[in-house]
Amino acid sequence: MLKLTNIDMNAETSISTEEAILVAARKVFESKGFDGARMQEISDRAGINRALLHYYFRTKEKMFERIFDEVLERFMPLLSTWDQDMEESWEGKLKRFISTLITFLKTNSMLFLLREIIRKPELLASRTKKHRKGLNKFVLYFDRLKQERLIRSDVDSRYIYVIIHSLCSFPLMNAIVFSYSLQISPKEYDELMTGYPEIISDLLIQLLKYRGLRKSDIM
Amino acid sequence: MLKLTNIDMNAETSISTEEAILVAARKVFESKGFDGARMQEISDRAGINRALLHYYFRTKEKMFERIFDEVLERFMPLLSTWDQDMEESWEGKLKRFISTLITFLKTNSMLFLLREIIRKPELLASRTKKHRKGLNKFVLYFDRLKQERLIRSDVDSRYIYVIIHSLCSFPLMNAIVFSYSLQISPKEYDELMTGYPEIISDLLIQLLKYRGLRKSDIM
DNA sequence: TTTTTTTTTAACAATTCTGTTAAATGTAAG
DNA sequence: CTTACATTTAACAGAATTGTTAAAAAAAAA
Repeated sequence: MLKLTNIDMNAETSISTEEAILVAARKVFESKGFDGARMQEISDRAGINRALLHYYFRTKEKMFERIFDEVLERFMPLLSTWDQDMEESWEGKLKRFISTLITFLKTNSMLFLLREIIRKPELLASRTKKHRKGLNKFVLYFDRLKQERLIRSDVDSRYIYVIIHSLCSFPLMNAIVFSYSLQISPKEYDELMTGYPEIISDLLIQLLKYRGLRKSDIM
Repeated sequence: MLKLTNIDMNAETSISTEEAILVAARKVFESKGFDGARMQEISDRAGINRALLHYYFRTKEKMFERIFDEVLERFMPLLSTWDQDMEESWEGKLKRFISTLITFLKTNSMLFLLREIIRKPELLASRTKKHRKGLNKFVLYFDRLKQERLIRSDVDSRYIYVIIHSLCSFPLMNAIVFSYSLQISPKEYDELMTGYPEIISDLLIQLLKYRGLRKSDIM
């Protein structure tokens, strides 16, 4: 299974061909989407030829689903890991959580998921069960909304989770638009975002303290 | 240019063929993306045949760019209209603004823009100039970030704009994932979201009041 | 009615892309 | 060395898709 080609002769850094393909495929699928992705581009990127793609993964479809699963499996835990590590202070927890979330979001993975689910909703349906617990965080949010039509003084800790996601995700997604249109290079953009997690954390901590929430409310 | 076909015989509601095509095209492009969209599907949806698409818009590319422009033109003003109507109370303004933004975001338009810009960044480059003012709101935000690495007490009014966008956009985008995976129908989802704008508004108003901002800070 | 414009029909060329195959070559391991 | 597996090469079939065209039909305008 190991590979010693012209691409990478160093024993330490050499990876299996399958892995090389998956890395290339993910990159291409994330930027072009399933429909825009070309098997040729993937094989080029992986440093192999097109026939070998079909040797490993019979079809484009199968290869795509493998990628989709991997991305989903990386994302879903972010919906439920909140509940662990009960001893930590909530301020510290918040910061760590935001940092993890942003690390994930820095790739195009989130957009990739959204795009492909719109294209083919069945992709999710079959993979939902095991993540129901995490998803319920968002259902709770919607249920409250429905039942009580919360007003001012009622915006409660259940929303904190959604608010955190919002504050982390949107600026990163939008950066695509703004960096392209304002000609900010990816490297430059990365610099700009260095301090962002702290800023979000601090803003939320302020907000939570102001609202007099107890530790048990948000953990 | 007017059309009286089997699709719609009522004089009042009849629209031009070109419009019918554009409506259909937008729907298809927004859900499938440029690469996934099929001319056949668009013509079916518009209630005409495929040859007529090319009669009106020579190529798929040209048709797509027309749609892209329209969506972008609907989105960009949302980045700059904030500055108008100086007499209104800022609470009222905030509410109206959020409501407008959410109305736009309820379609897949935002996701459409992100997806297509990733696919082909040049789409934006040529259309950026006239919207520079609006975009600068976000640049300001990034510049501050870069220069000062703001901490706790420094999260200031410049971020408010980004925060509003975040809170409005993300839950709507994510609803795609959650509604699909939890089998909530679009209709049902719409109900759930009824009270959301007010909730966001009130949360922000609370936050702003707490932080002792003056009207001039956020307008 | 006559003319012009819009729309349909049907067929087709050109291209692109996926998936397959067969034969050759290279590589690892017994 | 020999065998088994991994990889390349090159070619091809089949399908899907875009864009074109010519001729007929329908609708609108004159």
